[in-house]
Amino acid sequence: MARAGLTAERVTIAGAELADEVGLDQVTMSQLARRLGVRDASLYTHVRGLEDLRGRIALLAADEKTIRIAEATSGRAGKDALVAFANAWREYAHEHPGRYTATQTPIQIDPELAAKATGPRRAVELTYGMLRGYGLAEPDLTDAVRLLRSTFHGFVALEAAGGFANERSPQHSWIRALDALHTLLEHWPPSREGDSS
Amino acid sequence: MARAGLTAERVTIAGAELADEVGLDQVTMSQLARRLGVRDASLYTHVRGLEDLRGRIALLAADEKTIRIAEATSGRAGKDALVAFANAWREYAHEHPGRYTATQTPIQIDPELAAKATGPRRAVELTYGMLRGYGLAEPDLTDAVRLLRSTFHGFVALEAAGGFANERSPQHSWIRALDALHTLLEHWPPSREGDSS
DNA sequence: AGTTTGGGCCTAGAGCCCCTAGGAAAGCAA
DNA sequence: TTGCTTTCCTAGGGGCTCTAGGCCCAAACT
Repeated sequence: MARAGLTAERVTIAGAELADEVGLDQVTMSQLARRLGVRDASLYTHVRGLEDLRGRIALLAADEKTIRIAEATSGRAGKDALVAFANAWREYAHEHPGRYTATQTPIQIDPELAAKATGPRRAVELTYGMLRGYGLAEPDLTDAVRLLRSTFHGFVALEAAGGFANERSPQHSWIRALDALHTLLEHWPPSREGDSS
Repeated sequence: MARAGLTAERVTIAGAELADEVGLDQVTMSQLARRLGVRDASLYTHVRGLEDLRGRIALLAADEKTIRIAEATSGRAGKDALVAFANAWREYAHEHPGRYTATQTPIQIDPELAAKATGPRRAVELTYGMLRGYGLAEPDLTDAVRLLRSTFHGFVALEAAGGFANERSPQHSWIRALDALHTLLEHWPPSREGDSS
């Protein structure tokens, strides 16, 4: 019997492709094995199981998305960087819906594997770097990063879930949202220390 | 054989409870049947299948969340209303993680059932109403509504996925995010018509 | 009261999925 | 060539979804 030449990485990539085509929760060991021309039991030599596979897809997606964003924002600053960052994020989610969904799941993964994953960490660093130009200091910086990530993620998630029923094009709302976030970052409200409302 | 007295509504509620306890994707027909003291095949009298059950849970959650928000914002205006709205949203997500996840799935449901679901529609109306005080006009109003919903949803989604690794408490970031959104709504940037950047 | 009818719940079973155990053969090293 | 490692295989257990068909309870009708 000729060998299929599989490896954990190849299995993960095939899983990611399948996820983008049919949706992450339709990705099944059997179906993936079928696509790879192999019996399903054979996959377990490369991947610990379905849960592990999903974790690997999530890590792959995080890395890819981070690289996209890094390339898009490289050499830019201010609003340019903000728009490039946000568009790279959204475009990745549109192009790879299955991979993107994988990034939303609480990551419970092999620690040795997680150590190799530079994606998530670098993504956060990139966001901080992008905000450097707005002159925010901690803890406002962290708050701003979280606000941006929430908005970006929330927008594409709602968009994917069909949450924008109004006839106005999401693209318009997206551009306006970026305008709004930019002006917000420029006029970040001072924190009222001691106010516990 | 004594009857269990099931109905579509009771099955849905039990499914929602199960989802909150073990996670939406762990909700299975068999497990739900077990909890209800019934054979799994018996559930199909009340619910078309797993997909249908999830849709019903999503609708239930949307209704409940809408009611929560309506109660919280009733009689409030301006920033008071914004904060009450957002907190009600987030608290519902915290208290009912399984139900909340259900609302994120693209709704593909029995049209007759969807017609009975006033939740989603009213939620949007509530959001528009809350923004009335900020003096925005269409299409800015729709854009602002989408921005708010994106941020609220994105924040709780990232929070649930363990996306906030920094040691700063999410609660602090949340409060600051609401501050920021409030000032943003007060200084909503004018749209530059004809600008196609 | 007896009978009919509708519907809730059942058993049986097909088909798919995840995963483990153990065997065979391909590729690599000595 | 011989032996070792690793990939892939077959076999099989157990869980899940969903359909088909039957039984029996309860309300409605005569």
